This record gives sequence, C-alpha cells and structure tokens, in this order.
Amino acid sequence: MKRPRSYSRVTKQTLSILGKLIKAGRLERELTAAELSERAGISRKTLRNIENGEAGTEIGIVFEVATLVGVRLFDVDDRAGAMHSAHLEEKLTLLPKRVRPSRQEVDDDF
Amino acid sequence: MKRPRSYSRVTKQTLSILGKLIKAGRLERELTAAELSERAGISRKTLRNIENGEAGTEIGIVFEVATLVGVRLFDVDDRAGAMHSAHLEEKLTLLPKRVRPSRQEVDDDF
DNA sequence: TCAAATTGGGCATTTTAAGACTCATTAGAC
DNA sequence: GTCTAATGAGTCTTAAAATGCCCAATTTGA
Repeated sequence: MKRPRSYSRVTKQTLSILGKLIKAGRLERELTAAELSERAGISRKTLRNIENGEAGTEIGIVFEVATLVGVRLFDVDDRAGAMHSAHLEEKLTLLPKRVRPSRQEVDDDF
Repeated sequence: MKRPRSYSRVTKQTLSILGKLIKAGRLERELTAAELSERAGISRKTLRNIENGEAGTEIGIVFEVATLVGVRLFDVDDRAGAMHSAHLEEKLTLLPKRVRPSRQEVDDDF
C-alpha cells in the first residue's frame, strides 16, 4: 500500500456522471477515442480513465476534454464567463480573508 | 520545457470558478486551510493549488474537497445520485457503442 | 458472414503531482 | 500598535499519473 486514498460516494458519483457525460458527448459527435484524445493532446488510455470516472486524472485534462465535447460545468462561455467569476470574487472579498485566528469554540465539529 | 500542456479559456475559467467556490465554502464554514486539508487527507499546498484553480491537481481530490465544503457539481446527494447516473446510462445504451468504423465524410472537421 | 476498425487492458518508462519541511508575509483579535 | 496564527511560497523526495507499445476482444458496416 502506497497512498491509499479514499473517496466519498458523492465524489465517486460525480466522477462517474462526468465521465458518462463526456463519453455521451463524444459518441454524439461521432469522435473515436483516438480522435478525441489526439485533439486533447492526451493518450487514448487517459481518455478511457476519464470516461470511466477514475479519480486519478488531473482535473485540467478532464475539464479540457469535457470542453471539447461540449460538456460545461458552469454557465461559462467565452464572453459571459467572467461574470459568474466576478460575482464569486465579490463574495470572496466580503468574506474574511482568513479564518479567525483565535478559536472561540464554534462547536461546529459535532 | 517538458510537456507544455495548454488549456482553453473555458477550462481555465471553470477551474477558477470551482476553486473560488471551494474557497468561499471553506471560509463560510470557518475552516482554516490546515483544518480542511487535514480532513481531506491532503497537504495544505495541494489545497491552495485547488483554490487557486491550478490545472494539475487530480480530479478525485478536488471533488472530495468540494464535497467537504458543500460544493456540488451535479444534483448528486447520497440518495438520488444514482438516478441522474441511470438516465445517463440509458442514454449511453441508446448511443452506438462505437463510432462507425467507416468514415463517411461527415465534414465535421472544419 | 467477414473483415476492418474501435475499444480494452497489461507493462515498462518518463514525467509530474503530492507530501513534508521550512521560512516570510500578513490578517485580525486584543 | 502588538502579537499570534493563518496564509503564501520554495525545495527536495517520493509516489503515481501519463505515455507508448503491444495484442486480445468486440462491434459494425459491407
């Protein structure tokens, strides 16, 4: 055992759904695994891992492939994309930049 | 330069938004980076990469952290999660299992 | 039915992320 | 203003992902 990492059910399901969305998108566009993987600049095996919902693939690659087959996680298109992001930015500036240093028993742990 | 991988704007924006959502979720729950990273079983540096929208983190870890702070990509909760997945499964069975071997000039390439 | 092409999976190698440690910076409670 | 702790960032080591190659299995068009 090297690094036995565990994933929650929600994580596994999310990965599975995303993989299936990507595979469906690829088939709808009639792209072979070889074609899509080449366009994405990855190997055919990595694409298969993604479509199978494997947890180990790096997220940038997965999102890139998703984008290539038209799967969008947020309402991000090239124009309005920054909007959603800006709203988040605003929210982040409203939130404290750090968690309060002095613990004061929030009893949030259980 | 080893493997200069490039990511589309949509991919970068998606990563950025997801990272900000996670950071916002962490701050709202008043978790320090150390606390959240420990709960996720990852290092503080990896968490920072995620919140900064870096592309290199493995997707399972990112989704796990997102789950921990309440960020859901799909409407996946522990009960109904399989439903969405089942619908996709159905869609996938309807689609051809493979792309047609004989290319017939779909002129989709440009 | 047949055959071409896609898909699936193992294996060795290369590339890279993740971890652990340290130190500098900065926010924010007092 | 001060002091504490959270954050940001760099380096080195280690573990694992990604690749490329191979060949087997399966689909599907003809």
